[in-house]
Amino acid sequence: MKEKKETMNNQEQGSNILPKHIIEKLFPNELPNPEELEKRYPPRNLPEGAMVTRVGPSPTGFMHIGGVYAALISERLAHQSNGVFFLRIEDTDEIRSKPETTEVIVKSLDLFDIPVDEGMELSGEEKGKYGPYTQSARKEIYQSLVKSLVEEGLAYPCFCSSEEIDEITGQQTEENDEITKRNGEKSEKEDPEESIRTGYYGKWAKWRDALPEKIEKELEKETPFVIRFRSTGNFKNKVKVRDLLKGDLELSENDQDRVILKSSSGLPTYHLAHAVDDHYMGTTDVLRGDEWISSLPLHLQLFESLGWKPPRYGHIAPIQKMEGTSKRKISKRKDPEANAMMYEEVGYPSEAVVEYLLNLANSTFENWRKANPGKDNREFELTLARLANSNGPLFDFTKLNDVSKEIISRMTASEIYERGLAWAKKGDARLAEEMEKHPEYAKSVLNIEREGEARPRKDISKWADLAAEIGCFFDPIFDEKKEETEEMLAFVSKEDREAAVNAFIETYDENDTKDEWFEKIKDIARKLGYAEGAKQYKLAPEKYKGQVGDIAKIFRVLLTGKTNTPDLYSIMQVMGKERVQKRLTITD
RNA sequence: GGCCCUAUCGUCUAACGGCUAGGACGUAUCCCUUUCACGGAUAAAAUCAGAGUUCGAUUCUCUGUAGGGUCACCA
Repeated sequence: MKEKKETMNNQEQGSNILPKHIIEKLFPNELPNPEELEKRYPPRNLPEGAMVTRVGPSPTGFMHIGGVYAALISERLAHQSNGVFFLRIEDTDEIRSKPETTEVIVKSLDLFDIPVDEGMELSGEEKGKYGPYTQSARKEIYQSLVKSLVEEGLAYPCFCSSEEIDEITGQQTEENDEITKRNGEKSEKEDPEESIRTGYYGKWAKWRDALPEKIEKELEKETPFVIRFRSTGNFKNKVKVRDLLKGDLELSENDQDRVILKSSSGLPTYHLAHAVDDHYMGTTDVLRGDEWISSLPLHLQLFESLGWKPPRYGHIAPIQKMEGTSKRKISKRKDPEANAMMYEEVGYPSEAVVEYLLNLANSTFENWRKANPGKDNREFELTLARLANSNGPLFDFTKLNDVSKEIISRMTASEIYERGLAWAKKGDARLAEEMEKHPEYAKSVLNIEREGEARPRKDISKWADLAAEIGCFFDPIFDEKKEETEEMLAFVSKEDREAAVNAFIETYDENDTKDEWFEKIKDIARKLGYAEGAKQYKLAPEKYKGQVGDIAKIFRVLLTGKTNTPDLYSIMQVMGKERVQKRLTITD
């Protein structure tokens, strides 16, 4: 609490200070003193330029994808600079917080591979020297600082009930309506009257200058009270702040006497908790959603009143989505994609989501990725300068799918098997069962046109796609949808179809090379009056019933129940002769 | 409504005040091909509007317009 600025003259300040016995009644519990706290949380010993960043989600059910985005950015910036990234659970809202959902937050960070240096771990234990990292466990710390603010006349108790606050707001609105009306009647030459803002400030702040006796009376009645910050700001004055992302900002000073300590729980509001925690925890850079910009003046005031140097701030534009014709922030209540865990549920590999988010943060990421296909995305250097250009991007699933396809296409068949199976166990029990029963077969299926291929297939964007891609290889799943094949085969006559199948079965040899195999197909095509290539057919379509592709399609549909599949030859190789024969003949 | 932020193809974005405004996703067409993908090629597609500064403005300034944020004992 050194270097406090003397913003008021002595006389004024004198009248603001409450008698000691009242302050003791306000804070009856024993509290640590600020000097002790400074010693308990010494400055961090870090190299020059190291950033200490944090993420502070509240445990209210699930982790928001925007929270993951901010966490990812914060974590990368900290670790790129040899700094520290920590997790703080912001559970000061006793009504909405559900302590058990802290686990969801920890799991979400873990899922997206965002390592936390300090704070809650998967085990449920906290690590780090600047804890506790859960705000509800730091109650005394906040109270201690609020108490010292009161001692210095920088904060005061307020006994207004919420009804009284509503009343004040109502009155302000009413008066303001009248002003608007009067202004409307004025000619253009006359100066309009100033409008009245709602809120607890200036003359509306009932308890700001209450006499000690009055306060004592309420205390005797045990009326619930909050502690409010005594703002010395003037709304007409501007504060200049340099934001890491938005650049120079000019904001009106805060003149509201905001609540810093709540009545029922004795816990602080976000504003106070932010200042206290980020001071003691040594945060150097606060990266948070840009919805906080408007409370920045308050936060700066708080830091000043506490005699502390504020951190640097970077306000991140939120990820948005389109609703009808308007953009809006992705909402926890309305949008399933807000839930960070949803991406795992539908089977996006977590690194796909991470890379998608990295690309939103720094659009140069995709160029880097293209130039460094195999590298770990941690080697990409995230910059604030690039992030500053991002302005509330719309979440684009199509793009996410593309990023994800690319990533999955680089995986080995075994990796896809392992991860796909892990997903299927929760998301597609039938597929999981088959995959587990036939692991080697499943892997060979997944390996079609994959490993060793210069350009592996890119047909899986999420594990939920797996069923459609490989389900048909497993007999029980295939058998279920066999009826649909008739329709797909309508393009060819029954006679040709039977002739083709019979001819094929007669000559099929598993040991044929692809060329040999294809020669036989062409042969069948020719004998049935089909062109042996698409080109010949195109040149003189009237001479043929169709082309070799049509013959292949017969087999394709009979074997897989689908018209679009990977290479037919490979499919047959993987399925094995017995299964091929069975599926081709059994149709009648 | 007050205050604040923002504005380039449908989407994400690139462009010391200076080449024909570039790339990616998506879309369309073509090539490759036993289907579908993959890959390759091509195309359509944008500087919100109006003033000003300037030899020259997507870039700087102003005004308007539009979108977003915020105005809690929620974070």
